[in-house]
Amino acid sequence: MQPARDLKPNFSIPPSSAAPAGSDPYLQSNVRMTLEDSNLWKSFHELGTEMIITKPGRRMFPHCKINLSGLLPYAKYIMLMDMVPVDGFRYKWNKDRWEVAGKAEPQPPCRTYLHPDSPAPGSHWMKQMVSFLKLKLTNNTLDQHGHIILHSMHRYQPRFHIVQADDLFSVRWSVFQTFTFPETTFTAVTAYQNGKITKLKIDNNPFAKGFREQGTNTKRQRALRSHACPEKSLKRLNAVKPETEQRAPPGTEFRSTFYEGYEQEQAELSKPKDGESMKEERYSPWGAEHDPSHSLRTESPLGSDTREIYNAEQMVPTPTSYQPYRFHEFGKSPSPSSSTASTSSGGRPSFESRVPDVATVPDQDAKPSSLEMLPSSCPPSLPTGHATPQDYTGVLNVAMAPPPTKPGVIGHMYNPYTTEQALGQWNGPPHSQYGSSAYPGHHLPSDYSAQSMHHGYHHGNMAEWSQYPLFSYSCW
DNA sequence: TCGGCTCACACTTTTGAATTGC
DNA sequence: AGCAATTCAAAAGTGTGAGCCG
Repeated sequence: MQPARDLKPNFSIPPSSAAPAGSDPYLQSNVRMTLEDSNLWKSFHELGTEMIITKPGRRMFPHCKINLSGLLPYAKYIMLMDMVPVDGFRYKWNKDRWEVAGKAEPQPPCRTYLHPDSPAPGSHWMKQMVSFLKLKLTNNTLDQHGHIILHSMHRYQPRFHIVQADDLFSVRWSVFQTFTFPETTFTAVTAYQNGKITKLKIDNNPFAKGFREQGTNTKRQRALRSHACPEKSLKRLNAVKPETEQRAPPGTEFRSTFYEGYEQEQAELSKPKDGESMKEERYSPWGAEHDPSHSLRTESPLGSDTREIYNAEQMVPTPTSYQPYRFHEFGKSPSPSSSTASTSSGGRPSFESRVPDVATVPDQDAKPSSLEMLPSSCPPSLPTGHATPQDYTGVLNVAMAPPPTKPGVIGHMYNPYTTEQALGQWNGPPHSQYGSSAYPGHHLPSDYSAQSMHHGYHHGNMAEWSQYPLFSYSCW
């Protein structure tokens, strides 16, 4: 376990932009997030975490579970989670390590998972662990169930967003605080590549108990079993079909959708790992990570054409005040003086967010200060002139998990925000009709586009617009 | 030919409705 | 009648590996 001081945010806030303590309680924030099962995550990370993605959707394992502190007990918060590409490459498993196989595929529509408890007061979030158990990953770009869409053989990192907002309607004017944990980085796969990961999963996932004893579930043995009990297999066969037929038709679930910008976070995520980390992970299967020719990404994985495809979907006015935070690679780069990171009592990595002087309703005029702090936030290793570390673009949809008391997709309808509410408020024009004029009043609290502009990257001639609207549309 | 993906399978845990006891 | 605890069947979540596909 790394000492607390080894953890630090990559994204520091210049003192000049920090709100004077006590000046405005609403803006004060000392939010701290810790990752549960951190050791388990690290175990996986050392081997090169793989997450199975399937068409119908697959849960993550390990699950994302976090602890929160520092929230205002009576203020309401919304908890979001999404996935961002770690880099711009597609990978392949070669013998015992991951290797770069080429450029990443164009990003699928990007969705954000909304924690079903949202919105809830800070006391609620702090009183117990916040689990994202129900989140599902899919490789089906046409997915209608609100799962988070990923590409197989690509690397991703989960992000957690805390938004102080009384309801979903207020999100777009609220302060986002984003947290990431490097050890949660994973490669999306449709079938396990690394046998060690398979074993680790089987050892730790109760659902995989049946596979713990090697060879207990081979095709041959299963055939023998079904031979011994053919009626059981038949019953199974009959039971499965109706289930698929009963699948709720598209449109019966709650799903709100919005776009968001990613440039800034991508700049953070795409930072090359420092040399120390490579030493520490010399047994890591992340082969590409260790290849100097691959460790620094110098161009976007997405061609401008691809970006424009996503850009065309929707745009929002440039926001200013979104402050993403993330850990450095855990166990590295001690920086006690500047660090706000700490380790919780359980030795878990945690990160204390310091919200700077962030306007609740970001002002366009705030752009310059926001831009100014970017260079100092970037580690020296970040390539200079890195105009678009990763021009990750996408559509950010909110997928609401069903509440605990209601099963399956129908559960979406029991969310505190009904379909009508959500759609009525958040839905933009149909997918094909997105245009800048649709969201004239957006003040998305995001620095994504700020960074985008800082780097001189404009989506075509849309300099004043981010292509990532918040809560823009629904796709079901 | 090969790498990646899909699917059905057996097994396990989780969920929630029904039942029971107080 | 109301509530909590218990039971149990159904649903959901696992990795596997053959077969399919490009």
